[in-house]
Amino acid sequence: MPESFKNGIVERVFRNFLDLMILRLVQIEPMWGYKIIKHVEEQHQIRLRHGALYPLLNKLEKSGFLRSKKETKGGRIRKIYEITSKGIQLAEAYDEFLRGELKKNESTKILQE
Amino acid sequence: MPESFKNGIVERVFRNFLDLMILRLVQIEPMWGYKIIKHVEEQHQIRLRHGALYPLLNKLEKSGFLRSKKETKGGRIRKIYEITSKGIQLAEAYDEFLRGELKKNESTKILQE
DNA sequence: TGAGATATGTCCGAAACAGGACATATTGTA
DNA sequence: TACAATATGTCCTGTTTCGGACATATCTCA
Repeated sequence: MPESFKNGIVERVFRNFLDLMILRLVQIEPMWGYKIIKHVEEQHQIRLRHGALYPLLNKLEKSGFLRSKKETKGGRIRKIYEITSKGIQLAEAYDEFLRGELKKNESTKILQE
Repeated sequence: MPESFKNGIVERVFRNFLDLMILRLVQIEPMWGYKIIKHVEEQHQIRLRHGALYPLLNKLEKSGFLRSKKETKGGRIRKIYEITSKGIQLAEAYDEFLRGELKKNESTKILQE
């Protein structure tokens, strides 16, 4: 039961915060769309639809959260995305919120023990 | 700029994870719907519509994540919600995910420094 | 040569969702 | 006595979103 909860949560986070998940992923290691899909599939057992991902990547680049450079690997074109300083700011804001939320619950747990 | 990012994120979290936000709030201190609205307004400057909250509270109770007891305070009926053990399990799963996500980015920051 | 993998892109219809309106009842205060 | 606050509830409608389909191109391996 507790494990199934976790799967559902991971799915929800990727559905609703896909942009932030991508920013954090790309912050750790610059990547192209196809690799992001495979990476998320492996790491979280979650199917990302490319029909949702590619438009989002383009949107994030237009908004200045990501920048891309094209690389040709054996005839195939890859658009490798990097996080920008604006993107880092957004990711940081998210982290700050998460840290704050966790802190709240840590103190609750101490009270309940 | 960085502050406005944070407001947007808090809003998004409350929109998409309202159930989990409620579970955590009620875990810290049992509350009734109206108080939850006022509390979130004060703490986060976010308007929660009761038309979304009350059906959700009922749904969370039906699903066994919350339990309620009725209290009459000066003629007005309050349904005070408490978290159940199942609710705690769900909140824990969420926390676990958040901790994992934060850990990932902590190591990235060290690499970038 | 044909299938599967790599790689990126658009588009449409159905389903989910949010915000505001509708609804009711009590209490306190101007 | 009428309005604001407390308190809980449903419902409809317009918008947003999502999954799947459509589209294209290259490479590798059987």
